[in-house]
Amino acid sequence: MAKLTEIENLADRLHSTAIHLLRLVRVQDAATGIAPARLSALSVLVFGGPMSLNQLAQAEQVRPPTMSRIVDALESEDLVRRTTDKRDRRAVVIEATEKGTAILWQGRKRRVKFLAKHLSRLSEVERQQIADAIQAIQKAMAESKRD
Amino acid sequence: MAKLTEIENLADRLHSTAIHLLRLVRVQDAATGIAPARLSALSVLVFGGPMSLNQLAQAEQVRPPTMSRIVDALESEDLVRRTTDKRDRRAVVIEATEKGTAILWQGRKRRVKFLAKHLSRLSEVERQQIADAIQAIQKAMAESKRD
DNA sequence: TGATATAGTTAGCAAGGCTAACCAAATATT
DNA sequence: AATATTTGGTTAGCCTTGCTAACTATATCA
Repeated sequence: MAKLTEIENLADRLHSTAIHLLRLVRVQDAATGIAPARLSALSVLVFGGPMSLNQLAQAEQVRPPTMSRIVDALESEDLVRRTTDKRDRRAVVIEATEKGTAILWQGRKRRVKFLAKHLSRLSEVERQQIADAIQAIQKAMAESKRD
Repeated sequence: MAKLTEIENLADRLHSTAIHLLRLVRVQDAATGIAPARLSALSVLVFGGPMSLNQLAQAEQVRPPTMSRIVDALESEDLVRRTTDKRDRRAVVIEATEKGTAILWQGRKRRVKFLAKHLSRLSEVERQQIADAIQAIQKAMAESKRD
């Protein structure tokens, strides 16, 4: 057994907790009827507004061919719309449709309510601990660009 | 825009933070050369000890056929070993090989060190906030079985 | 003994990741 | 102006990982 420092131990528990949290919540997203990668891309479009395929691929940390296919699927279900950019006719502008926006909000609401139900069992103090930790974690991750 | 309560807002930020954290760390795991589902299953075997295929599938929240194939892949790379259970000859016992154990530890070490490097930039107080939050989150999730 | 339940595997499908190779439009070079 | 290069996106084809349905082999129960 390798010995871990205090901080490494914290890192390990943090990682494991994040995995379990997402695993728990993922079930809710399945109820939207939209596969995870598609749901996630749609979410970027709804909250980030219309954008090009490359931008969307970058936002999702995925290669363009992968995103192209995801957009194909979303488009065929009428959840997003592709139009060619007027200023650069190579580029496409992808935007969420009304239907896509509505479905995404429903799903998000379900997921958030589910998680909130769990959090509501905690004390005010515990929730504050989580809020503080979120701040700290984001701060720690923000400095990752330099590595 | 739908209005969110305080707690729903916290839930939303927690979810988003977990996603970003795992996305950041995932890159490290790729360096092991083992695909994610395989790495995760191997991890269960290394830390949980030998177990049956059904147990392993349950631990990973995956159906038996899915796990059967993952074990095939791990076995063909000599990372795990399948033996038939003496007491129940239908069942198999799956265990990590020496090689599998070693590789897993290397990868875990890399991942944990990477995360720890980020956490080390925080103050002692901030790390304590994270530690407290982990406790609280696990408590909140533990009560999920009843739903 | 015969019926049923359980452990795992095989087959075949869909989603989502990748690289390589390509087309078309825009931009740069000469 | 003509040509070369770069850029945005798609297509083709591969791998991994999820699923269900259908199967085999062993255990268990009536």
